[in-house]
Amino acid sequence: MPRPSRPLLSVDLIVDTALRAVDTAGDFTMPGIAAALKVRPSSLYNHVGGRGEIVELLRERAMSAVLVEPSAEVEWTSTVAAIARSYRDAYAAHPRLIPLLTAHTVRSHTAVAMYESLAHAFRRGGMTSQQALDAITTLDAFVLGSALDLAAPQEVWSIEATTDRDFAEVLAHANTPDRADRAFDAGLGVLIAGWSQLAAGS
Amino acid sequence: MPRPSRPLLSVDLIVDTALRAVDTAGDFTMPGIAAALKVRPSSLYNHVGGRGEIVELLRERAMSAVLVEPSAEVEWTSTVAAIARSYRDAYAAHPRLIPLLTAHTVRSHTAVAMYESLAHAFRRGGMTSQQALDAITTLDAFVLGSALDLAAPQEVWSIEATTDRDFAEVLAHANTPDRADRAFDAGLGVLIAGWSQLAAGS
DNA sequence: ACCTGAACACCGTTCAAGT
DNA sequence: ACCTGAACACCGTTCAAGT
Repeated sequence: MPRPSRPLLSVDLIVDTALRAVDTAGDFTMPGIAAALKVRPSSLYNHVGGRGEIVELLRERAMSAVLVEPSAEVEWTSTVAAIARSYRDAYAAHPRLIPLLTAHTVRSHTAVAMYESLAHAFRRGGMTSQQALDAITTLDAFVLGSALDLAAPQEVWSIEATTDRDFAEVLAHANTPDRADRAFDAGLGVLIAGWSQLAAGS
Repeated sequence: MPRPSRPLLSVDLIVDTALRAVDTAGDFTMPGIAAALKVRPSSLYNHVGGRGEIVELLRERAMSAVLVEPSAEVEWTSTVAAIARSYRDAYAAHPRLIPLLTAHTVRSHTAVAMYESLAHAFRRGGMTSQQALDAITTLDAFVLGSALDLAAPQEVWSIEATTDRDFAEVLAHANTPDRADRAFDAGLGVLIAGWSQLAAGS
């Protein structure tokens, strides 16, 4: 049955299906998407350029959840914190997607808007433009690294792995379900404290 | 010519070849390694369990370059900074390897030694064991995220991408060759300043 | 113990053929 | 415009056969 009166596929449908596969299985394949949509693999190429394009669409899909409010009213550190959390939550919603995205850099409209907003906040805090660039880069690395942590298996560290007393005591805190969330909040707090100090002292 | 008197292959040889392929092409394949070693793909399976095992061996190879000196003499912040730089440099030596490693977590001997050393340093600085865990997790995320930045293409940001004046000014600093290095040093400095404050205030 | 050769299931992608 | 079916080059892996 070639060419039905109403199209069976759409870009959104394909991306939906790919994202569902990534969330449940950690990866997606063209035949897999086709099967889920009851279609032949070659049909997909009428709507997307190929596997790489689907990955980019998945990246945009994830990034589109980032909220970038240009609230100039509040303290600049609050703006930075809010963006960082939203950015991180967008990734956290699809942890298994992240390893697929690490080959390329972010380039979406949302990403640009986010960086602009961060630039404003850091400049408002008194940073030089060089310092603001470094801060944005650091925040980006921290968020991406933290998100990758979410994709890691549950029990990251077993206490038996070490004979070191200090480290064993540290590890006692490591296997709680909110480990990654706690660590992210703590790390963000440290960064913002450091940036405040930097901005104030320059 | 089956079974030569002296083996043609070894685990080290296979890992060497895989790493060279990753460094030059960004990825490796079993047939590719086999061809480079003038051997049939199936021969590789006499020495390694499969592709996944080679990835793990590559991870160990990269991590083994991390220097973890247990210098209890110097300031704890110096210890942390030294480990972080060494950890990051180990990744930076093979930037294209990093995307291949992000699917799993670190689990090598060197990694454990490194985490132990960090645990000591943070505890020595006066952190609680919970704070030390959070600090280690943050450092890990920051280093991994920064390393991924190295794998990104050269011109990450073009100024034409934005109409925002603040962001454009910030981007003016973005396309220097040492961008990633500068940003890493700056970020590490901010983290250590924040941790010092945290440790002192508790 | 270690390499070969044939085989398998799977992948991404192309393209002529159909309506 | 959009789906099918056949085809291609490629991948990772297994395994009996050889020495």
